[in-house]
Amino acid sequence: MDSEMSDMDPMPGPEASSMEGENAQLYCICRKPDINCFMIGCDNCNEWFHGHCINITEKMAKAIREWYCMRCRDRNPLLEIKYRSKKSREKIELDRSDKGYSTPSTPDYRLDRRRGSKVKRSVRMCGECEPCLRTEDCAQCDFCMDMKKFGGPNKIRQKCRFRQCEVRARKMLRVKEEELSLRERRENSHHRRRRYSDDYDSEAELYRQYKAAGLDDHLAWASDDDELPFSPVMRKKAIKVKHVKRREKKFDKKKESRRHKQKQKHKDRSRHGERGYLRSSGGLRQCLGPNCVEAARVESKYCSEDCGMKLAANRIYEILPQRIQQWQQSPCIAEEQGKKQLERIRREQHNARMRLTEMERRFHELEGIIAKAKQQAVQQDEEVNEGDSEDTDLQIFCVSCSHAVNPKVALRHMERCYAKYESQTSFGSLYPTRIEGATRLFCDVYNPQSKTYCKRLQVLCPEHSRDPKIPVDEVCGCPLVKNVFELTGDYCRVSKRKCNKHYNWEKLRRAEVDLERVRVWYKLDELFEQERNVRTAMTNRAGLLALMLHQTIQHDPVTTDLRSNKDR
DNA sequence: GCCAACGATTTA
DNA sequence: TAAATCGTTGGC
Repeated sequence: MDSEMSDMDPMPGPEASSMEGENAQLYCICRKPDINCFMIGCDNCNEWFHGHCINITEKMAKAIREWYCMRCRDRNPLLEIKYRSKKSREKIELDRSDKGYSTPSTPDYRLDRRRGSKVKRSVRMCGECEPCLRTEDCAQCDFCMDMKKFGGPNKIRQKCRFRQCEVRARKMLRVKEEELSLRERRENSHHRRRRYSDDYDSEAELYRQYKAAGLDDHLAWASDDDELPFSPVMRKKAIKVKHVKRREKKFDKKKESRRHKQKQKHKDRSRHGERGYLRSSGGLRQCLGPNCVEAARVESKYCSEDCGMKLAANRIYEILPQRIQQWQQSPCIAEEQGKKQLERIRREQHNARMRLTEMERRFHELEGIIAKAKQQAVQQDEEVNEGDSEDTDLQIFCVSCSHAVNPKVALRHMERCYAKYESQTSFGSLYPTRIEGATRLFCDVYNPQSKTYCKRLQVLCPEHSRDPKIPVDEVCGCPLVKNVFELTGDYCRVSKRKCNKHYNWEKLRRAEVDLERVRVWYKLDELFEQERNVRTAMTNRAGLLALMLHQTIQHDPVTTDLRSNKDR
């Protein structure tokens, strides 16, 4: 074992090799930086040794639980190499004696974890530095955010940046040294000299700054112009400082343009540079309300609803006038179509109103005719003779009850039959009819059981209005016509009770007029609805919301605007 | 040379 | 067997 030690004298303590860069670590008794071979670490001084330098194979190391280098064992005789079991120890002893070695040794770094050591070691972990000793992920860095346990996609698959070994992890995986030193400087300015991993929160904060400064494009906020400790420019500068001696002249245009692109990117994203700084400098974010210096509430950008409303109002004042101007300057096809529709609707409304007036006139005219007809005297003889001359053997069937009836009384029978069945059903709505200026249109009798208003025409409602009892001397009075439509000026003067030709003629005429009035009212209602829709559409088109949310951009000024088409 | 992505390997 | 993480690769 002395032979081992003889070479180890210049050893412990990390040294830098000039061969592989200034920071390359030297190991083992041979003081070489090579780590691409089997190595074993001392559980006391944590120095690493090449297996071939101290004659320990990987196989032998598997049986060792704790291993100490010769130097440590010399200094502290209490340190003793411990093995997993007697058998394996014997085996190792045998192996070693076969090869002429006197002392067993060597835990593989891979075995380190298996044998329960608290300090992990590997090619990428020295097991000594702060990051190696760290057991918890920061949950803030990009590597953590990538992890499934933090809800990430598991694409990067790298260890937390704050757990990347200071010595052996690849530099690109660590938190940048420059940033750490900058952070220290920052802490010094606050008279709070603490070691970089003294507390977990400060690391999280550090990383937030690190990200906010642009290392993570997705969350970049800070402006390039801000002199933040980790702004993208500073970061680039920091990286360059390391190589500046060697490559100052090599600085090519490509990198310059790349840097420029990044700068532009950040400028676009960080109009509120100061706010970004505030945001990145701590867990609290500043309220975005105008002139507000309070901290924003959790899960909100504002300290209060008031601030949010103020900002929204400011936006409206800023954007709306411009949009209104734009709107007024550009023609709008939909607007013109809307105007045309409105014109058409107005025309139709006018026509409907004219028709309604006409029907009202006819309504009163009819009432006048009926009143005049009632004044006629009954002519007894003619009526009897006319009735007797008809064929009494003919029979027709009632459309309601299917009974065979004499044609003379068929109209009367069917009318009564229909009234009987019709009055057994109701035809109502929850609301009474409210038509201004309309007289005697709907029945509108309230039914307390069904809580509805009857919607039959009043003149045709057998349910709520019974035909009045006809006096014996009442004349039929139906106006007589020739060629179907031409009024003769005469009236049927047969007794009303006996006239089968004009049974209930007043009722039918009234119903005819009322039905037409109802149709016109429906038409007017439909036109009102159409007008309302068109007006709503036109109002919304140039409304606050539409103007704020939509904007037509003419990307190509050369192309003719479709709206200026000749057809218009 | 940096970095994202991903296969491969180790570990719990 | 899933999670952790290391090494390699290809694009930029």
